[in-house]
Amino acid sequence: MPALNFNIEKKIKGQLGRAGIISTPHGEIKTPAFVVVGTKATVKALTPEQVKTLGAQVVLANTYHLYLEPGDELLKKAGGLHQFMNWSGPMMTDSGGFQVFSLGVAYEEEGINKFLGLERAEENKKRASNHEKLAKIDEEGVTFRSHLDGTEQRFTPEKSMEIQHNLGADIIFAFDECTAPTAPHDYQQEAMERTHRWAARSLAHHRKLNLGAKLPSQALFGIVQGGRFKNLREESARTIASMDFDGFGIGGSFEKKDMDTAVGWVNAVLPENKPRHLLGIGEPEDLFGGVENGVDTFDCVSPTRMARNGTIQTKTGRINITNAQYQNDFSPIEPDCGCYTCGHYTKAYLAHLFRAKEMLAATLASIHNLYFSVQLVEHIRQSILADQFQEFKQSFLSHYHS
RNA sequence: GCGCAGGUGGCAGAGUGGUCAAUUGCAAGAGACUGUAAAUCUCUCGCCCUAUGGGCUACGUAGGUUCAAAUCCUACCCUGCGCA
Repeated sequence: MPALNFNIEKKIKGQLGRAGIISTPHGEIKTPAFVVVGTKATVKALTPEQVKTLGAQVVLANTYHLYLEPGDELLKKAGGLHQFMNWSGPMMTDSGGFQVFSLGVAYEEEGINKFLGLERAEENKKRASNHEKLAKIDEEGVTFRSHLDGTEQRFTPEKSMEIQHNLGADIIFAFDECTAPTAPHDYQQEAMERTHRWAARSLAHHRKLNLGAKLPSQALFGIVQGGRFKNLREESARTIASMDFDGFGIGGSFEKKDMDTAVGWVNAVLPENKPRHLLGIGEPEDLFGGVENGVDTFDCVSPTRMARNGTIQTKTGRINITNAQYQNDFSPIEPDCGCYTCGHYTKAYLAHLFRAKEMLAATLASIHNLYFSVQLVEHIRQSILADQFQEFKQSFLSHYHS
């Protein structure tokens, strides 16, 4: 019995994009879909009921964070992630590979982030100076220090699989290495090849663990790397595709403007009949680019993080709700928005909550921003089903950037 | 009325002869955030200008000492506490 089924309902004519349905032991995911991030077994500031009500189908949690706190053994005892956090729908867990990057190279060199960008580089440089590199990579795995208490820890592909099996998400990811966007071709290749070997080990260990496991079994996605190089991306896609994964993750770092193309290179190679997840993306423009280039699911912290920091999405672009002009604005963020926040509260109220540093600010803003992203991808799905993807894309983006 | 302490930028509060347009915190203004070390971080914050520099006005008020004062002296005004 397969751990997961994927049926394609409709394709975008002449492009890689498609609409479909992923079936998991905890329910269906209608794709394309925006996956809500709940790193530490909670979508920050929201209850699972709120997450569900705003339309989210899937939640993604993180292996690294949950391993450190409260520990995967405890989660196993609790009956798994679903039961522990009271989320009955489909779940994913990331493998912890990204933390190798964000705790390691991303802080070891100047201004490294998931994306290239001078401004960000400058900012990160300042932050980096206050931190020490916390992770070291070798062929077998990664040695790192806990950001919580400084204790030395070690992850290997096998360890990541064991933790993810204890967590019990429906879709889990192979242990990978995410490289810095500034890394040279040679290093990208080295890291990619290591990721491939780790992928094989992840898969082998996953099968071994599944043998002894009770149903329902978990689906494992292999992760494609290769940085921003076409030859590496294609090679990585071929290699990962040749292994018997249930689906794929596309990882790594990109130049913002080149992300769509890089994703296209990969998805042109990956088999059509398995789902593809674009890790850590994205913002509205990126969602269109990803779908168009064959991505089925996305996860991104941006809606919730921005919400907590007072930046709110609207159809005509982002606004900062703490700006002086909103203090006396007694209209909702968007009058035609269907979210709970817009249905009951004004911008003036949100502005007040943020200024007063009230917790409800984070909740109401997160509800709106997540609703915005989840519904945007849902609209993209509907537009594919209705053969109107390009029309919707152009219409949405022209308003968004106006 | 006498004694003591004190009056500093929107607020709190440093500074006690030059390196002070004045530390710091808060408030305020703006920006960033893409597999969450993020309810975080960055920048601005007296006025004006031909603006990595220059000018002006400022530390209760008015005088004074000094090359130089938020810092020292005198008077006055105000605030708090104590004593009458």
